[in-house]
Amino acid sequence: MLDPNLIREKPEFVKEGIKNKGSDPNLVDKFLEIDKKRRELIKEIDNLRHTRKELSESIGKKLKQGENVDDIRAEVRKLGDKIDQIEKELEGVEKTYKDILLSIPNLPHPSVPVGKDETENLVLRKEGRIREFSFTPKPHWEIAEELGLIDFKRAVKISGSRFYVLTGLGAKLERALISFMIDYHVEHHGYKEVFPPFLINRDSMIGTGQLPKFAEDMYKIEGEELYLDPTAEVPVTNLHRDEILNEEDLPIKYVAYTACFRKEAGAAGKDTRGIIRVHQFNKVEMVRFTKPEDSYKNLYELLDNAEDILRALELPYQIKMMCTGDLGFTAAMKFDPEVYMGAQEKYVEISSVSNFEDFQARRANIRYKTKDGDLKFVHTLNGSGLAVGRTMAAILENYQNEDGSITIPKVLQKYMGIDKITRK
RNA sequence: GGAGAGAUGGCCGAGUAGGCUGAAGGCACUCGCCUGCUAAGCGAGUGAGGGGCCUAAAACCCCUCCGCGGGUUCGAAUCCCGCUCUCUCCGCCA
Repeated sequence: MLDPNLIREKPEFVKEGIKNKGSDPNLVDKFLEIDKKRRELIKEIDNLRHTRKELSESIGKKLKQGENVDDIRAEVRKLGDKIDQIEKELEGVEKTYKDILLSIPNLPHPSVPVGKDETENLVLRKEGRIREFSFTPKPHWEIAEELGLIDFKRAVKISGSRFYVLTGLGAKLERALISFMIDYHVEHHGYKEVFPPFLINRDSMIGTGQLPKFAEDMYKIEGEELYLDPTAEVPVTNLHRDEILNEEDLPIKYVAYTACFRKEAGAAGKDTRGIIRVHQFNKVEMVRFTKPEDSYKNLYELLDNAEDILRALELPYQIKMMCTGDLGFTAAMKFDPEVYMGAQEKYVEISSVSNFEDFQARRANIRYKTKDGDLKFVHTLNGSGLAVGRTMAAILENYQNEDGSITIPKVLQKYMGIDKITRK
């Protein structure tokens, strides 16, 4: 949610930002119109209420003195009817006002390159060494089946397409990755570990911006106002919804593992093989609450934290900076680390690191008290560290050997208890 | 799932025969005073949201808020109805 005052005072500036994001700048005009109406009605109601209050009180006094109050009573009653009528009108206006405000995207940071879609994102840098194979490397889904790590067929039986079953050392590798990532962020980067619920209510979904606009992307529990967690960003950011934090506690840093559930509507035919695009996957997510003036410093730290995992696993990757058109609804700036898939010879998004500034904080009403006693909205940020399934896919493709075995990355060996996965 | 109790400000906690109660008291916090230091003590202050005024901020004025939503009434923290959540007991259960 944007600051309503900003829209009132700098409508052209806001329109420009919205346009660069690929949204309709007309929303600003619609907002200004309803905003004006809203304030007119509020003013009118406040005045009427004020009169009613005074008359009501005078009735009390007159009654005590034994005076007749029938006339005033009738008058106030009429006043009340009028207030009811305007209140009803205001109710409708407020709803529209809120709807528009919630559907306006966050503005891009001025330094974000303007671009229409993902084709105009910038590759900032490439890191790590891409391995040269002396044989033809196999895609991860082939290796996984050959080594008995993933069962695609049976997943279809129990759930459907875009699901997979991890088996044996595949399941263990997934668990090892989750533990390794969380431990690393806790021990080296100072995050506090959180294990939140996976079923999330509507207010929380609105707080982080998934609702009302993106309902079709999420799974909803039938007959209840509960949604399946699409990313730990939602439960973890909402940890502090409607709270006032202390300035000295900022920045607050959480790391959480959750399963993530997504409908992947509109992705038909995309990434149909393997475990790149599925309805359920595991992810370790980092979330930060910061003071406004520190949020960009925190964004770069967050990016570095995500990269640390890639470096520790010795996986080659590149960092993309998203252009305005690919920032998404909520972000002001966003970087996507992409891991290199050795067999498919392409980079695949494995993390996403964003600064939402005060956009989510306004929606979720997350504030902090400054030393001077002022209340201000915090800035919220998050970044995957990392998407677990895609990390496994990258390990399978980049660490495969000619005999069909997989070397376990050094940092995972103590979690796996072995240094290699071989064919039986 | 069944029975009962409750939901008030940052926290604790008063307040129901409806009328200056945004709300006593305490704690915490801030400022000042006092005091070898600390503790104690003394004095003052401290909710949020919205609207108006205004170039802007402060001040000031007004409205709303005692879990949420509705009703009764000239007037509701106080009365009535629905919902949500919390706690206790019972049942069930990983």
